[in-house]
Amino acid sequence: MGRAPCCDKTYVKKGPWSPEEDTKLKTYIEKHGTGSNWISLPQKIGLKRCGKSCRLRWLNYLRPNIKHGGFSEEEDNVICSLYLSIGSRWSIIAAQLPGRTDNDIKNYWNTRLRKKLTGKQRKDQQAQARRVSNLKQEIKSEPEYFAGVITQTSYWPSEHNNYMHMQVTNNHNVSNQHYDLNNQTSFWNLLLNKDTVTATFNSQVTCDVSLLQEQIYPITMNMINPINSGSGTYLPSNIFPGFENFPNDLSEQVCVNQPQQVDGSMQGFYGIGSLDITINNGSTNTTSTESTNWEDMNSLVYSPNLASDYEGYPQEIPQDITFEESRYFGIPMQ
DNA sequence: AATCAAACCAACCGCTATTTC
DNA sequence: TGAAATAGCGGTTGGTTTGAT
Repeated sequence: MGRAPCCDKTYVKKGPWSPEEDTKLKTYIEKHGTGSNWISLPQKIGLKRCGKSCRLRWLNYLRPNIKHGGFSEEEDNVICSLYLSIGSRWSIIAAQLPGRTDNDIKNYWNTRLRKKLTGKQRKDQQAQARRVSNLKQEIKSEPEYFAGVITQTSYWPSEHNNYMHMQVTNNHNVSNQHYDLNNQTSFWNLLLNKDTVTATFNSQVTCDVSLLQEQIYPITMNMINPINSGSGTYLPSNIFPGFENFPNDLSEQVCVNQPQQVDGSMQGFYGIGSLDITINNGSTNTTSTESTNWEDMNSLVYSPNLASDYEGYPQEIPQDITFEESRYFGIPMQ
């Protein structure tokens, strides 16, 4: 048997409140207070309303200092950041915005703010896709112009070609470096090569790898939990969980700074801070900076596999691990 | 001007938490 | 101590308004 209803639904009025009802309720509460009993209140003032309905009307509409509509930019920011950190806890969010009710904020979020943000994200992604497409087209149509000093591979990653070739400028010395993105250790080395300040893809598309390193390195370090057992120290079999599509994703990210939604734990890799891409197009340089957008923040907040909650399958650490590798893996050398 | 769809928002519903007896 | 009453919360509904065709 369920709970008894708070009032007899047959005799209560439903639907919008009339000005007369509002006046009755407001006048009574301002004079006597609610008496901490909403259920008996409508009877006292002769309203054919459910006590719950009276409470809601008072809290959301009639009580003093209630603001309606006209949310400021600052309020938008508060709502967004709190939603990202605590989710749809509307009453808590409302507590941070004097004069706003949870209902109002909930409606505002569901009808406008969410669309505003996702619309902006969609626009950003479309613009980014256009830039990628244009650049690819440009490379296709003028291959000789884009032909650079490094010629081993195509410029854009494919299923069969997940290498990153870089021309690295370091203290005026130019060297070519090659990273196999299918190989986790190789990728790891890319992240850890602190000498690599800028990398040039085919001498035309330059990106600041140091930013990538700064942003990804601390996260990946947290994700790797060497397992100590009686028989030795083990690494999870996959140091980058959910890594299956990563080489392609990363290459795209590095080349064009395209924040992407990928499965599970890889979400945390994208859109952290900003990454500058400089496209040197003959006489002009075009630099674009992408900052963290809302969806990326969201994926960061809820990223399920960051750090401690990742459980991988153990894999024995190779015996011939170098000192540098051991440092990267956080394993003390015997 | 009429129609339709989308957007908006007040109010409702059902559930859980807290208080009271 | 436990059941009932009440408060509070978040999701959903449905009526109204607005904008596009």
